[in-house]
Amino acid sequence: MTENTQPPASGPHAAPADLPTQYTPADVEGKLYERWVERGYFTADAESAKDPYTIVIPPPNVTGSLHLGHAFEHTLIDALTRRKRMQGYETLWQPGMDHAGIATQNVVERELAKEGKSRHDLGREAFVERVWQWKAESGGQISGQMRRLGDGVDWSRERFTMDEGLSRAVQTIFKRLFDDDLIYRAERIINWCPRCLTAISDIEVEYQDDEGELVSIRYGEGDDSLVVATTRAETMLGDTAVAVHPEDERYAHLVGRTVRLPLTDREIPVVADEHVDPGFGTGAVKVTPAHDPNDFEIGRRHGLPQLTVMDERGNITVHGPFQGLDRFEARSAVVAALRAEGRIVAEKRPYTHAVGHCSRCKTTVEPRLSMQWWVKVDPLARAAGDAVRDGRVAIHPKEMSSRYFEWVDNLHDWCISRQLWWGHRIPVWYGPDGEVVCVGPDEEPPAGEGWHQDTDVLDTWFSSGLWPFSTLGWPERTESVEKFYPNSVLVTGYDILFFWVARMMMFGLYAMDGTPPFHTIALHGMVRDQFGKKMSKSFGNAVNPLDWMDAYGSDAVRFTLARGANPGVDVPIGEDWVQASRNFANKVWNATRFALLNGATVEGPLPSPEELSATDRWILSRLNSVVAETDAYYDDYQFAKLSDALFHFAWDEVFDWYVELSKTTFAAGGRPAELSRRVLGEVLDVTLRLLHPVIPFVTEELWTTLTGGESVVVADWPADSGFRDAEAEREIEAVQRLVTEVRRFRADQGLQPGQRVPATLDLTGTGLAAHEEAMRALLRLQAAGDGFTATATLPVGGATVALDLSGAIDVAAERKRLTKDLAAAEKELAGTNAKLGNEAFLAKAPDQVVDKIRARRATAEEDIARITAQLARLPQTLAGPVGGAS
RNA sequence: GGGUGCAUAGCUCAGUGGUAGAGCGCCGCCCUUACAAGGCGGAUGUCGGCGGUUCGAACCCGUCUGCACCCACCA
Repeated sequence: MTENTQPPASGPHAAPADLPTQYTPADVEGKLYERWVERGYFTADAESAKDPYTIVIPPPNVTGSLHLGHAFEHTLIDALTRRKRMQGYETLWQPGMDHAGIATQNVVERELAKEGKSRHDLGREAFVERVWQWKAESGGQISGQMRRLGDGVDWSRERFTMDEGLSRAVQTIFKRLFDDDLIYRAERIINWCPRCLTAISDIEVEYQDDEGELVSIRYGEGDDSLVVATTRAETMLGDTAVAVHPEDERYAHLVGRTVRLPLTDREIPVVADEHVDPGFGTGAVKVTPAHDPNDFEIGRRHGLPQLTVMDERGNITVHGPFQGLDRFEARSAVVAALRAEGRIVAEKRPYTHAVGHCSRCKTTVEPRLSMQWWVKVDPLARAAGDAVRDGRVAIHPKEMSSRYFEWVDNLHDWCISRQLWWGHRIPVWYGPDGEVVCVGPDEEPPAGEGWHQDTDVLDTWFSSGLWPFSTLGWPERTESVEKFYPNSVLVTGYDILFFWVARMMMFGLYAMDGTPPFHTIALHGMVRDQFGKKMSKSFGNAVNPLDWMDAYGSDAVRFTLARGANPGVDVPIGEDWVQASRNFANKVWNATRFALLNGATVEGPLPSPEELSATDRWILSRLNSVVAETDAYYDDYQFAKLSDALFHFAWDEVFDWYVELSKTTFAAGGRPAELSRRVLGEVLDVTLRLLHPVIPFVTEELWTTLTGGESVVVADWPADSGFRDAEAEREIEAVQRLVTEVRRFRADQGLQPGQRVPATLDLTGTGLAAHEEAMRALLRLQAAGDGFTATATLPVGGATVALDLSGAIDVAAERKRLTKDLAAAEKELAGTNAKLGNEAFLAKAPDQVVDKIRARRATAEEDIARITAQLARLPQTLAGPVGGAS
């Protein structure tokens, strides 16, 4: 007998008895992963004749480590690619990382700050060198986590968005866009982060409701005054006009004249502009062209001066009492000064309004007039929208398409320059006489006195937008580009639909002659805690996936994540659920252990159905159904459904019913046992292969042991043989119903599960005679007795199976239960009768439905007859209870 | 301000017109020789409220309430 103390099995064809009774993930995971990598299973060959299947990793930030959300995403991608690999595709699961410009720079700057230094102390070159150093130190963390998770990526192709090849891609696309007039430089209002000291794009701004103070200020004097309202009083220092609506009669007399701007000696014009809503507030708006995007536009329309009153850190620069104050200090100071002058007409506090914050550091964004580089997105975004509209790219789940369209159809030009040091430097050189030259990747930058390169770098998403092809070697026409572009599917979270997905669409279509970067966008949700709350470090509910992998194994973590993955929907996950998955992995382990102990085999051809028992035919029929079902779910990215289907098939049908029913066969030996051993081997072989993409480790360990095969990683994906046996399925369902019914009866009677009960089992006419031995074993029935007979009507040939459980009857309990069942059956009969008596129903309901109702009525009638008969017999069998009944 | 989605068992969620489901949790009995990380049995829901369509509604329509998320230049 095997004891828990046995060492774990290793390698193919381990003696079955060597398998310990519990699965220990740590014993196999690392070993197996290294074996897979060494054997090159994950290496994608661009010269292969096989059809390609490609998924690129959504590149994690090089600064970070993987959180549960990554583990989730990787599980899905890994499952998809593992299945395709088994299906015979040349599969590329492309790994890599993103340089994450602003995020990484911030991290390294924080490191420097600990040493009391700023990046300026190092200078640009040394700072960038320092970031590379940081990357070298922390980048390995992510790949380590990916290995633990089992990600079947092609490590030989690992890329980083700052790699030389990828820099060439960036320069190439920049040059093309520049030459096509799709990149331009312009001075505009941009979102400026006064802490990061860089421009950020619209989507890097997060709006939150902040409490502010809305003050109303009187500009001008007497009859010629008007009142404007603002939450940013300090910007009034930069006002260069007041705007009113052209048809607003209240202010008609002022348009074209000027009013004096309080706290200054400036007179500013009153202009009429359609943008102003006369119904809002006083209908008069202060105009600060250099510090507000709307005002900027108004200023442009009216030729107003743009007066910048703040520096890059948000400090007031205009001479006077406010000079040097930061914007928030200035705000109070300005209000105080205005109040002193009697200019404050009204205050509303608190006043809640949406305020933009830097998505990286949460600092309040300051709109700022600034010279930046822009991508003219109009033609690109239209193409990106059309590719989805005309079906060349499918978004899954399709409800998410509306979000995508909402964005690509209303896109503003994209500000791509960042005042950072870490990133792809803008490949533009400026000459001494104002020349502007965009330098392509193979071109020499202009040399000579007075030439210098633009100091800005590109938005991170500029390079990650090229990821589906830059990783393959583009702009060279490499074999990999030919083979693996377009990618097959993009698997990513809905949260970066705009940041990343839309950019890849725009760049892919533009760079690759109208070929979209992927055929399908499969969007998943966000991982949440067990109560559906967002995971965050500050809230304290964030989980390090490594902790759970250590405790329960990678398979358990993966299975839990896959099981929660309904398309586009957030995934709650708790430790309890990981335990449940661990239990499942252990169950798979033990079921295989049972099979090996009983000589299950995959040798030789599968016996033909004519030779097989109904039990064997049933499980093979079910197996093939599940293969088909799994395929359908995979093709629809229904990870939760496929995991659940496999879970229930494996545990309930194979590991419980089939294994239990087989025990009798194995015990009896002979030809039937031989056949069943082959069937059990087949069922486990296929089930392990079906499970492998989701739980790769335990399935590999077991499959190689069971089959002696090289590796399930490169085994064939199961195919539906088409074998179905409805008759056998009905027969086994009947057995299950009977067994369940009698078990329930036993439990109700207080009989202990292990207690052998004298009983007769009359299966005459049921067609279930072949299962008598198995049922006796499952039901712990002994030789015949006499006395009370409990019966259950089976849907097989309408015959009755009679069970004799003499001496084991608690009459009161049984009467109570039978009475309850009778009431239920009578209710069912009444319900079905009502329905079948309803002419409208009969006229309109489909035949299938009517037949179903008829069948239900028939069953109810049979139940009533049976229960009535049982109740009638009950009082005569007043034998005392035996075994635990009270 | 606009948009989208969600409200189903104690918790987290499946279920797109025909007898209400899963996992976890809960109750009871069992170490039945693959597995106690297990086995068997059981309880639990006016499917958010109100109307409507339909022979029939968790599901379709309207409406109300409560959440969530996304987008947005009303000072």
